[in-house]
Amino acid sequence: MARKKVKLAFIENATSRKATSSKRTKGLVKKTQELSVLCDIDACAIIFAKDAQVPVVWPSSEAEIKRIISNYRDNSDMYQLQRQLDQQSLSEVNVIKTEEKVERIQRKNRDLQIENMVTDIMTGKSTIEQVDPCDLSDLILVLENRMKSVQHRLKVFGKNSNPRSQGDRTMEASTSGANHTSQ
Amino acid sequence: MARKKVKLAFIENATSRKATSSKRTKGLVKKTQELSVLCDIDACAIIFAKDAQVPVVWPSSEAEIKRIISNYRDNSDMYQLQRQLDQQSLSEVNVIKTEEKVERIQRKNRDLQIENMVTDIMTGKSTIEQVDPCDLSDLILVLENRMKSVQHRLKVFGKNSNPRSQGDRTMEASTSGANHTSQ
DNA sequence: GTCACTATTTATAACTC
DNA sequence: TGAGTTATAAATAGTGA
Repeated sequence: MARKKVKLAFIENATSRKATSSKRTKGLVKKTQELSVLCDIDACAIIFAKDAQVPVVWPSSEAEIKRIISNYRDNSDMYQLQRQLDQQSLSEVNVIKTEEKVERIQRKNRDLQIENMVTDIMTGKSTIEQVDPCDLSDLILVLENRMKSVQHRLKVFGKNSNPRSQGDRTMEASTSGANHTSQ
Repeated sequence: MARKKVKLAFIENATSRKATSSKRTKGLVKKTQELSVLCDIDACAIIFAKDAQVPVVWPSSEAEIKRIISNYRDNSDMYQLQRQLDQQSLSEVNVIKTEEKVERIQRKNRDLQIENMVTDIMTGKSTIEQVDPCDLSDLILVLENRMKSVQHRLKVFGKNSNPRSQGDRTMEASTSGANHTSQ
């Protein structure tokens, strides 16, 4: 933005590209920070230069950025729904189609919810006791199927792996137990 | 940045805060876009105004932003290590302490890796056959413990829940099965 | 709330060391 | 490389319709 108007296209010259990248990255981070402070907004920037070892991120606190990202991820489906609805009404498609779409998306959301609960329980993040009673029967159904499948896979794998049948890769499974926390 | 220099602090006046937020959000997105185009850099911005229904994000493509975020998340541990090492060398702490720290972090990373594998297997995202042979014995150890714990919790819960013992909330578990995909 | 307007502040491209 | 300088482009705070 100075000395000359720059047109919005990849800067071929590596030197000036580097300079621009460095200056603008700094500027972008500053702007992100300012917006966040001035308006008390959750904002994050992730800038991932191809040759850099480390992405420039803001906020610099790992915890804070994870909170913002997971916030984004958790609600992403909802926003997708909202966006699709907006598009629907803009293009004035009839109401029935919209309702069908909502139903489909809600169904998908429901499945994802159960999916997440199952994951949380199977990984110990939450216990069955914490689950809303309404979700219990669905949950236990999925959970039991999941358990069966894992048990089956464990059993099958136990049979196959005894005579070392892992293709052509060298196996060190039997000796790696000793140093399993110090690799 | 105009008419008057603004100081970097929360804008108390709601009206002007809204105006600033809207203008600067637009600006920030534009800058993110420009940096990305000019220097061919992966950059993303997530701006999450508290009263907004939808976060402003760039790039607008869901797939693209997920790629950048997961890129960040996947390598986040490594960067943390790197950053801590940088700090170490800056503050000129002795080499032994640094090595100890690296070892601790590697140990932690190893545990997290196994943890992730277990989650993937228990949720069906990957199969035991896909796991690197070196990781197998550690993995199976953790996996079996996890299975036992879930089985135990399922059993205990089965006993407790038969006579409806979920506190004072109304339970509809037994009837919710019929509509479990259309909530 | 949202568009223009515009006086200023800020960001930064080109340059130098 | 990186840090500083400067002229100019861009962003935007305050304002009014």
